[in-house]
Amino acid sequence: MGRYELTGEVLELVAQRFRALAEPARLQIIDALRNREMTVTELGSKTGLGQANLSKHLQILHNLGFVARRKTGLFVHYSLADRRVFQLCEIVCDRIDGEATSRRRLLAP
Amino acid sequence: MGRYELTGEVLELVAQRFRALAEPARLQIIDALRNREMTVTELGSKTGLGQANLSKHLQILHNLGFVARRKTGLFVHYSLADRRVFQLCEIVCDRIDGEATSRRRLLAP
DNA sequence: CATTAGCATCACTATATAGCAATATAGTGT
DNA sequence: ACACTATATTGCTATATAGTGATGCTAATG
Repeated sequence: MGRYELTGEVLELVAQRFRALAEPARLQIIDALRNREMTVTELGSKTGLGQANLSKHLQILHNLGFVARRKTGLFVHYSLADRRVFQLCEIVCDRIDGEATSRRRLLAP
Repeated sequence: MGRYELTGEVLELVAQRFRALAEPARLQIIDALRNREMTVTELGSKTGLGQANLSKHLQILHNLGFVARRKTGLFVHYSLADRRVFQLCEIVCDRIDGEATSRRRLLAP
């Protein structure tokens, strides 16, 4: 949008990216990778997600370029490939924050 | 994220917002409202969405505070309630653009 | 009051996907 | 070659939701 044209194909691509972030489990993974890369096992114990489930989420995030993988021996280390996700989350959190604030104003003006 | 804590509840709220944008039809609606408010019928002919379907999408966008409604007689006019959506879309489009560019570089270095 | 127009809602079907258990694959050490 | 470990993949079930047609609701009009 803005300088971009929103043809049907682009709409689908954009929606796909948002869909990747539309899942608490994946947001949790992204947050876990905020400060350092982690192996799948580490992510598992940090997020509490099952191994197969976690692996699928990581595939999705990887296919869309949100995370990068680095394999060393048996381990696969995942890291953030694009820190702009945090910009996205910030904007959304600001919105939620703002809504909560104005709701509070309604209740206790 | 960032200055926000990502408890389970917040994760769900954030994911909910992204989910609202994870649908081409709703992105199309938001894009249609970029320059001016529109009635449901106008949105229908602009987007090609069925009336019932369109109405449901508008409820979702309205419940989450993305659009505002204004009723005059028989008509309900919808407008954007928060133009920060475009910031979100811009960031995502930039990402897609960047991926396309680097893919091209790989094929024809 | 009856009719019509614009929108919302309901009931339903079809599709997508999160989560889980089981199995497969690949690297490591014995 | 064998056993073990870390991930990936597959097959499945359960749930969510996009789309559609029918129906409901409300406001304008005759």
